[in-house]
Amino acid sequence: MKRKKILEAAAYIFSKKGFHQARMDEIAALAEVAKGTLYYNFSSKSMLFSATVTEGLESIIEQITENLDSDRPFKEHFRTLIENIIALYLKNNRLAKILLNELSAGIDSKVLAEIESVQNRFISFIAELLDKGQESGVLKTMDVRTASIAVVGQVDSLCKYHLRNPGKISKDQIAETLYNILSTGLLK
Amino acid sequence: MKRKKILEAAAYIFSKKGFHQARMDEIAALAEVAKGTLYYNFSSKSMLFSATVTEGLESIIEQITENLDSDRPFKEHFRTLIENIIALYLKNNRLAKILLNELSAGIDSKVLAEIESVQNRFISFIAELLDKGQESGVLKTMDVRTASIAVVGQVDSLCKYHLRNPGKISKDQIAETLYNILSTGLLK
Amino acid sequence: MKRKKILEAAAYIFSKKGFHQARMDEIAALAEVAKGTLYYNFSSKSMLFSATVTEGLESIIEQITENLDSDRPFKEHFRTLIENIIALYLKNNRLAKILLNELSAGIDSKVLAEIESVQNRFISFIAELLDKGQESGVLKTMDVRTASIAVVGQVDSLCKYHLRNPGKISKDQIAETLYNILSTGLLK
Amino acid sequence: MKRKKILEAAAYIFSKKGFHQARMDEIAALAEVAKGTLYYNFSSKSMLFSATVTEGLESIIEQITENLDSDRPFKEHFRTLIENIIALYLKNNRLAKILLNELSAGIDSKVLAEIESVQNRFISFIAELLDKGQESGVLKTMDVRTASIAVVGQVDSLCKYHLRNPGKISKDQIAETLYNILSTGLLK
DNA sequence: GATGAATGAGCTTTCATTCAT
DNA sequence: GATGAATGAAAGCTCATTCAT
Repeated sequence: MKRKKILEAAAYIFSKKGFHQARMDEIAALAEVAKGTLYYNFSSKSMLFSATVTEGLESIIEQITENLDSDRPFKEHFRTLIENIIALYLKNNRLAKILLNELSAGIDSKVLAEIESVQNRFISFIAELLDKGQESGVLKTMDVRTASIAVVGQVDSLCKYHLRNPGKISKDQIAETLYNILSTGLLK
Repeated sequence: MKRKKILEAAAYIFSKKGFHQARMDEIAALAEVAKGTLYYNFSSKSMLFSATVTEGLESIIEQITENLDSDRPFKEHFRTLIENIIALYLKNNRLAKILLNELSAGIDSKVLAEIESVQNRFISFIAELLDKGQESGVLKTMDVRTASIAVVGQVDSLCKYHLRNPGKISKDQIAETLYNILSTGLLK
Repeated sequence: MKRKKILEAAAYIFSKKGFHQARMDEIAALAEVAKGTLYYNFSSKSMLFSATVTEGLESIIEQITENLDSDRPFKEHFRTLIENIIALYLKNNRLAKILLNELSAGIDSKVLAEIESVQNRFISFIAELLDKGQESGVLKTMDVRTASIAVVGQVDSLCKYHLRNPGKISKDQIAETLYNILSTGLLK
Repeated sequence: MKRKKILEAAAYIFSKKGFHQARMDEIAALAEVAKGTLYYNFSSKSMLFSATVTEGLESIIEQITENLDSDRPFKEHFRTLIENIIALYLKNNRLAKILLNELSAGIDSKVLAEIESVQNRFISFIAELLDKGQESGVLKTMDVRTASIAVVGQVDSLCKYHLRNPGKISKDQIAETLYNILSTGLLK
């Protein structure tokens, strides 16, 4: 199906270059489709972007959910959970980059609103996970939403750094640092 | 001096729109200067961007340093430190946004390298602060650099959320969450 | 076909103004085509120039060849040959001007090289004609290539002068002078 | 004197790049003078160009005249004369290039007229030399002006080729070819 | 359904020229 | 006499979008 090929190509290009730097030509070429076909399937660049991001998130959340084994005690799997998030971030880092950073001006306000809502869904997804931890009495009382934002920010900055400076921090170091901070903080 | 006016205008526009969406016309208009004057003072858009970011960071680091009272015991002022960082982030949020997010492709590789180095200076600056805490025996043993990246990521994502959704999280909530996570973590 | 219209317009403008003074706007307007269409068909001004010159030369050489009746004895048609060259130079003077004079700095070195190669093809074409005369025993022994350059130089300067100072030298005077010099020289 | 330094720099730049490609900045820098000083001494780029060309020709004609020993019989020195012209062309090739090729559109019509007049002075200068040969009975009866144009065209094209393809034709070959054609023509 | 030639508004950059000092 | 910061019109080029086929 051409639509699917286009979305795949768009995901690749948008995540590599960001919304404004991505060119429709390039997406068409990568999808092995004529430029007109892009507009036959999506009314504009903005709508293509929107579809790319929205449909991409489904798969990410799906993957994270699959990897979670909610039956075991929360505490026992806290570290595993963190590792999973990191692994999935790195695996989907292109889409993650879009979700977390591409909110610059110049996009249709409609599309911008949609992306914000997608972002919020991701934050909410993490918040739900924290909530379960809280319910099971393992996590402190806190505003899980605010905490989720902090967690996502940490994952993002550490993974970005890892991707940008290959070799300087290992995946394990990221997980270690995240686990330490998130479990017992920095203070002695 | 026109150069200064240009840099101020550039900081405003670049931070609002990002490098690629910023228009030289707009910067010139805001600086109340002819377009040619931009090029008389800076050889290209990339160089103007580079100068904006570099010179902007000086002032940020200066401001943070001024607000720190390194004489008092580290622990006592841990929360104050966090509050200061948040306040200064919010005050300089436009530049902060550039520093943390604008590393997209399509910029001169020279300029890109310079921005990465500026980013690293900021990370190092935070790392030094953490290091002092470690020396004074208040902070756990850890890789301060990796921890700094995590701290910066949290500040960034929380402040961004605060700026984007005015009213949903207060400044105090940000500080509270950050302090909690950073001091004792999420686990009970 | 728009491509053809563009090449015709380009030949006109380039020959009238030279490479650097020719404006893409002007070429587009003359070709009754949008500016973007120029770039859809030719990747840059340089490439358009290159195509104009290269494709123009084909037609010139074709025309000269058609007018030559190689069956008759060389000497008998020496003057006719000269007249033909002059007539064709004047008819195609715009392109001729480019071929002979437009090698100024500031053009892509690739394109510059191509133009030099086109020039050389023209010189070689004349050299072959002289060579036939030599083979038929009518012309002296000489380096035909060097002689061709001299011949082309004479044609160029006389025709240019004729075009610039209409009325001062007639076509016949040009042919007469050229014939005299080329056949028996200036000395008594 | 700044005026003189400017003219020297202008001669160098104009001859290297041609009128349109030469930049006032570059001339000012080479003359070690502020850009404003150019306009203090010459009212515009066109006038500077005009002055450069006009004053440059004086020196060329002077040099050629100095090297001529008009006392000896014309025929005896025909070849020497040719060699002198070639040598001086090559020595002053940058200015020669301007004189012979830089008449493209886009220059003030006033200045353009002046350059044409300078060109004509050069042609006339050669014509006078040929005239002396005619008077001394060595040269055929002909229109010396037309012949001069042909001679200048040959010198120009051969020297240009020599300068562009170093090593392909030697100075001696140029002189040899020119002498052969000009003295007895190409026909046996 | 799909194409790709064509478009034109809008971008960064250049550079001759001016003028306050 | 001399300067150089400032100008702005004009250039080459890009790219999302359209539409006839």
